[in-house]
Amino acid sequence: MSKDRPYSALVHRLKTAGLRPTRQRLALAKLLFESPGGDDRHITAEQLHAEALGESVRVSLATVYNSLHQFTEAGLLREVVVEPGRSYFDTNVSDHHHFYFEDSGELRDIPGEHVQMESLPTAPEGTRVARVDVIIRLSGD
Amino acid sequence: MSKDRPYSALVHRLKTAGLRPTRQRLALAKLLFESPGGDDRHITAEQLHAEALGESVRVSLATVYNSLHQFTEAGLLREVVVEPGRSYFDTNVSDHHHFYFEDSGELRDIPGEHVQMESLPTAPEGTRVARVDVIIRLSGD
DNA sequence: CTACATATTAGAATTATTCTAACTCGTTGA
DNA sequence: TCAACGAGTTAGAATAATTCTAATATGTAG
Repeated sequence: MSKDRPYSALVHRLKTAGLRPTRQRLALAKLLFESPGGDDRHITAEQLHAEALGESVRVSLATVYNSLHQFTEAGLLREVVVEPGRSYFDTNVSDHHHFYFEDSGELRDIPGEHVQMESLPTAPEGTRVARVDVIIRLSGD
Repeated sequence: MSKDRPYSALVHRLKTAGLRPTRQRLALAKLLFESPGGDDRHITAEQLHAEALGESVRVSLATVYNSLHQFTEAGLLREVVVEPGRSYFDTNVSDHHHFYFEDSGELRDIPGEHVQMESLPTAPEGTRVARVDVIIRLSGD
């Protein structure tokens, strides 16, 4: 009979992904997935690091980068590159696309299934489709 | 009666775009648009700079960046961001999308009209669609 | 509880890009 | 043709995001 310890769901999630549930990874996972709006967050490494420090979680920027990449490899996050030198991590890993507000730098999920590919071209010989990124770039009126 | 000077088409192209046809801009434009495959090149700033030096065109990296951005603003080029810190400039500015080979870093146009949006969501209040980027990311089999 | 593989860290290094301030060039009008 | 001025170019420094390094700390299997 297991007690309902705090973090237990996250511990399981990390273990399942093959990642040791360390203090830092747990804290970051908590910030990423259990904040309000945690199923649809778009955050940069710097932002997450600042957020962690704000919550008095001691974690280095290098670890934030490491964790974000590990989470991404494990399928817990999805990386979205919008500008050279600006990449977001999205907690929503389901099949969906994005609005990018060029003026503010905000990235937002496109709700529902509003954008669909009519037909995907076949992947060239010897390759497979790893991911399809659709970004609709918006600018001021 | 105008002679058929070399560069005259490029000179006109730059002037029309509101850019003074300087030696450097002309040389870069020539490399970009008049190389074999010039209507479908994908090149980074560093690559173009190296190419210029290889052809004994003296031009600084700063000017390459400046020119690429000016050409992009003028609609002569289109920028495609594939990875944080890796952005390509595409000489094909028509409406089309891309394959990105994650293993080799190559970017390639998707031929024909194989990918189409079924329906574009309406742009949020106060914004307009500046561009739609579709990147199909491929990895080894 | 120990051993050891794995994770974390500070700080340096790297990479792509932008900035700065001095110098040079292209163009216009006399 | 040429002077003058605004636009363009440049080397090198500065910045920003990210990755690397090598030393230290931690999680966990046994």
